[in-house]
Amino acid sequence: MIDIKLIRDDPERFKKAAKDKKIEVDIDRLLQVDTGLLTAKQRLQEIATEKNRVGKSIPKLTGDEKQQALAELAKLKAEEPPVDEKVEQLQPEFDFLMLLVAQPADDDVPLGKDDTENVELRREGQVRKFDFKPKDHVQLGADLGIIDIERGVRLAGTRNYFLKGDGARLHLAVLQFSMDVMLARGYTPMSVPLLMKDEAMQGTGYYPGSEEQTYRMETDELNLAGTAEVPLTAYRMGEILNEEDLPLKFTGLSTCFRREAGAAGKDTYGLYRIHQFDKVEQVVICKNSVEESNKYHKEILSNSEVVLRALELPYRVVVVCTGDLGRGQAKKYDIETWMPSRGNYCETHSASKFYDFQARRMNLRYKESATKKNIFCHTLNNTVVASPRILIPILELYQNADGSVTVPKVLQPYMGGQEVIK
RNA sequence: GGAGCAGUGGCCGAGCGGCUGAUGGCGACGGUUUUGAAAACCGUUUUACCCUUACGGGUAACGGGGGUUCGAAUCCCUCCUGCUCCGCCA
Repeated sequence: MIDIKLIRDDPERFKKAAKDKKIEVDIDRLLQVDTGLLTAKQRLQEIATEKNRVGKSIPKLTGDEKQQALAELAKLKAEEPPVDEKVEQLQPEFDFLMLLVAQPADDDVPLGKDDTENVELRREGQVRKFDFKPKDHVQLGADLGIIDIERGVRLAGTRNYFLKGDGARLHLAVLQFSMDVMLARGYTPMSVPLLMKDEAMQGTGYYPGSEEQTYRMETDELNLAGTAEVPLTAYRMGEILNEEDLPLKFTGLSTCFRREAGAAGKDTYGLYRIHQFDKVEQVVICKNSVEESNKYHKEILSNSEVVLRALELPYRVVVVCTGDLGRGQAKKYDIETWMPSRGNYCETHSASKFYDFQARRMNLRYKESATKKNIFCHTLNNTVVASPRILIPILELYQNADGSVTVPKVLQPYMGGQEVIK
């Protein structure tokens, strides 16, 4: 959410932000509603002031004076309904429009229409050249008996799968390893609820907008989170934190559920785009300062790079262009890891910086020691690792000519010292 | 799932129709005193929005929403949350 005062002061900035991000929002209408609402509320306030003044005198009055005061009160009361009605009509529209206003992208974010115009920052690691014909992860998974997509689909529908044996172990190993990396870096591990109320979805910015991507438990009015970002960021929703307690750094492992509506026919092959996966996520909640936000944006990006380097996977970092940014994101780095079967670097991580966009939506503040004022926090998040997507590059890049797969060195301790899957 | 009880400021806890944004205690902060600290004493201590250059003023909020009333923390309805007992089950 954006401070309405900023929108009043510079509407053009927010029209441009929406246009750059390809987001629909009627700023003119918002300001119109805002003015109407303000006028009505001021009138209501004047009436209330009068009512309070007259009402307070009632117990002291008797006879005619009292009757007169009561009559005056009745008159004031009669003025309220039309104004009230206006507020009741405009307030919901105002609230809804406010949820649609986009956070302007940072000035250094490249202008672009979609993910094809994201800008590569740098490449890390060497892309492996094979001296034999490599298999893709689906083939490897089937041949080694560690991935069973066929039965996953049979039992749960398209985009579902089973991992079994060493496949399941490798999956757990990479998650556990990533969690341990984050622990070593001072992040607090969290196990989180995944059925979230609408408020949490709205607070993090997923609602309104991503309802179609979300599995919803209609009987209970709860939503299956698509990422632990939701519970981790909303953890202290509505609270006023102590400045000394910031930054809050969380890491959480959770299953992630995504409907992938509108992606029909896209990335249907293999384990790339699936309805359910597990992910270690990182969230930082820090003070309201651009410098702090930028500092932690770099930090969460580098945390994930530590994981990828440890896994010895080649990747590149891209700056996401305006057209591919979400409503609340001021800037986003994606990490794309090399996937031989796709012949490309593909998104495995996404590091987002929100400033106070999410904090405003969920009323998450801290008390600034110096001024005693309550100030909205800044929030950021990034993937630490998402599996089984990360198993695609791991399996494909670590495969051997004989069809076996070497276990990455850092994961071997998590698999009881096992060095190879065969 | 059934029955009962309860939700007040950072915390504890009064109030049960107007003089209560709310007594008191604790905590926190500032001051006096002290070589320093403690203690004691004095003072301050919610939030949102609106008006105002400022000083300041106004409105709203006692779990959420609605109602009764000239007026509600206080009465009524409803929802939510917590606790206790019973049932059921990991």
